Amino acid sequence: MTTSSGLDREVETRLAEHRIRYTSGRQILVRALAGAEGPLSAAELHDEVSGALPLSSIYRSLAVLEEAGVLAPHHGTKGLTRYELAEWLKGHHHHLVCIDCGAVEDVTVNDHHENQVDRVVNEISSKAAFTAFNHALEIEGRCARCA
Amino acid sequence: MTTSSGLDREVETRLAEHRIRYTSGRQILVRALAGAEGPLSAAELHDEVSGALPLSSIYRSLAVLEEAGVLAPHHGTKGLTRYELAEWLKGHHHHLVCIDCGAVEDVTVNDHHENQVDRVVNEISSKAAFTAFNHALEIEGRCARCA
DNA sequence: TTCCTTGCAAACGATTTGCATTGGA
DNA sequence: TCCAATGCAAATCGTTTGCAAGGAA
Repeated sequence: MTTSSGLDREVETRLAEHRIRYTSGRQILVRALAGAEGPLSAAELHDEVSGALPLSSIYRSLAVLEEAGVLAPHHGTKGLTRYELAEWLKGHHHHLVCIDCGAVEDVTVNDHHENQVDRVVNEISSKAAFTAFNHALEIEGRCARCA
Repeated sequence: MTTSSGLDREVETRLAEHRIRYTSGRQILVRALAGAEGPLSAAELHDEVSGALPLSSIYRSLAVLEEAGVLAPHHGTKGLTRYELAEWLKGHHHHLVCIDCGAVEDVTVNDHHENQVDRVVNEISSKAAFTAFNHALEIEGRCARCA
């Protein structure tokens, strides 16, 4: 296989550690997600790649990539699960979730504000019998298109 | 109908404004959710009330109660939608989401920390073409039972 | 009486899986 | 060669809906 970008190389390495092949179908999905504004569902990816991959293969690849820690799932409206690159690949961020169309947009905040969020998360998890691995501020509202 | 608690009275009033009846089935659901640690799915509620209500009625009541602003949905693992009392009934809070079993536990933080979160939310929504209505800090990790 | 609500069963849509085939190391 | 990966079709599972019966105002 020919790695064509730093992203591909990172993903390939991670998958190799799990003895999983970075096939062309999986590359297509990873690249589609790398170019997206936010998480995409299997159906949205199917459209995005113009049906180049059958839905069942998309579902299987998404599951494998999630298992390997390459993708992270986001559960949204109407029982749709959308996927995005894991944070070690795309950086820590938060979500703007449209209550009308369900679209999710990624946002980042400056370090100062992120530190404040971290402090709140630490306080919460230290008080609860709960081991925190990650967090995201989910902001619900109406996106520009649905306004 | 005999209102048996302040909660029932508040819900009944709200539903009356929408010309919706606060039937016994709906009372059962609202009370079950009032006594829960976090959001519950239709199936979980079905179990919780020992099948006293058929699933289809539970789904219909949940939809009606959400429409009336009595319940708020939470989208979780495996495409399950869980419901909880809306924030005007139970107060603002955040979520601890178990990545293993999918259970969601509610948590609250003190005013100081909540203000910090608010500031971050305001900064984000002011910079994005997005009208924020609500937010929740979703903390992913492993709950005590799954640890 | 008049609507709202309920229950059952059938329909739906997102996701999963069995199985035979293909393809990469 | 050998096993992972794929594609198709059928199966699953959460959820929704049509329709006739029940219940409250």
